[in-house]
Amino acid sequence: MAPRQTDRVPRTASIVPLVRYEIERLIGCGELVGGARINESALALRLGISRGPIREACRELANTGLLQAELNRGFFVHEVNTKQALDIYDLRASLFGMAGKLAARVIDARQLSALAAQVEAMAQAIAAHDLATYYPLNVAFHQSLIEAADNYKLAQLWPLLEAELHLFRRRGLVQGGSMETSNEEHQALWEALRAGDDALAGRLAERHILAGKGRFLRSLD
Amino acid sequence: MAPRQTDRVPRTASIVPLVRYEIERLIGCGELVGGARINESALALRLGISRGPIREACRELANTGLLQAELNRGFFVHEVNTKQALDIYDLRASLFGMAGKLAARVIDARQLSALAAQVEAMAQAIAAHDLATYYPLNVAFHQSLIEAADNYKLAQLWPLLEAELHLFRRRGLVQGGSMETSNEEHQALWEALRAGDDALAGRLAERHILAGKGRFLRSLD
DNA sequence: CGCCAAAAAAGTGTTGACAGTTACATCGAC
DNA sequence: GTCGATGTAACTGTCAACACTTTTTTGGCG
Repeated sequence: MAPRQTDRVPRTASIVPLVRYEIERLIGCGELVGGARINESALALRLGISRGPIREACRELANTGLLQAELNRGFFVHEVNTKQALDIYDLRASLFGMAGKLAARVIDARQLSALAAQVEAMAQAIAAHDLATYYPLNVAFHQSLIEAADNYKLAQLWPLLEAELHLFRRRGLVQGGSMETSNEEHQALWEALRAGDDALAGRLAERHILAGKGRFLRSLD
Repeated sequence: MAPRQTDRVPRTASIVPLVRYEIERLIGCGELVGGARINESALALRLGISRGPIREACRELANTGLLQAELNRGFFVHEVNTKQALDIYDLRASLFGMAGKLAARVIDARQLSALAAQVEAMAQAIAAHDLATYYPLNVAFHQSLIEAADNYKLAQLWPLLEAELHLFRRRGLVQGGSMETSNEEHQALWEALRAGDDALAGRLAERHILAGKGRFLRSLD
């Protein structure tokens, strides 16, 4: 069961990113839930490595907000409460609005058609009621717009916010009914981008996330 | 010269944050400049500790953007080029605008008077042409407004952006002449906050940072 | 049976050492 | 003198072990 790597490969890659990815996966798939402690020794044994790289990976994850460090007690999966989730929504709204505004000024034809393809793919997923396909497409669309804004720090922070919010969302926050509305917003945003209307694109992008926040709020009841 | 700590204290604190702070200090005071490599062994010897905690601190700093990791070559002080500095200014403008908007809705009397005191202290520093006093007050004022916005993630990210921008600013970017203008903007922002005018406060806050970006741009010539 | 103290177990924080890689210096050929 | 190869030193990536702390278990007492 434990995939030990006994063979010592020449050092072409560090194992720290692998550990980091593994912990993110464990959180993503629900094997590690909010509040759970990371057992360094057990994880090291399971991955067939020592504790050093695990601790380094945990430090990174603690810094991004996925884990929290407690002295002499180790690293715990960060529990995101409702207030914090709403905080992150607000932040994402502000950043996505900024991305929309900036992207409208500098986006090129290739990026525009890539976005259009993603909107179209989402429309097909909606028609097929295929949420499993829709969800990653939705994430990718947002990511593409962020990258189109050509702000390195924004592109660096966005995925971290997504990951932390993911800790809360866990399951089924994207209701079936909201997908159509959401993709209509994508379409409108795309048209503002194509028109180069930065003020409109910024407004639409921000509202799009705030609409998501609204859906999130209603889903809490 | 090297402040070795030979006495073994009971474990009431981890040394990782201390190392992190030390590296930040070395960068801040210019002993480590952009592009420089962190010599783990030398730093360990100098601080009287082993390399483990140093590596963990570096991982954190790499994640915040102050350092960059290169396989088999270690950690390097991130060199922030002009484009990236401008990116960070844009991001700060967006976030500070958001902070102004949110703070105007929820700020209380105590926080308002604290901000007023900071504006007043800055005015005195300006009158005395005391840049060494003005600069930290300015940073603290921004920090206070961020905290008044009551968004935990925003409060978490803001100092990281400040630190990374600091890598570029290094010395003397706040020209003497701009302090008055800047503090007038603080004053106007404060009045919008007191009036509870969230839209105005948001606009003024964003413009304040963008004005800083403008001064930064002009100082490059 | 419940409760508290002491002992044992589990787990983190840190260290020093080893293996592999990169950077530097030395030496010879042209 | 310059260029390239070779050997050496310096340094990173990882590991295994130790010291200390926290948690759990055990055992005794009321």
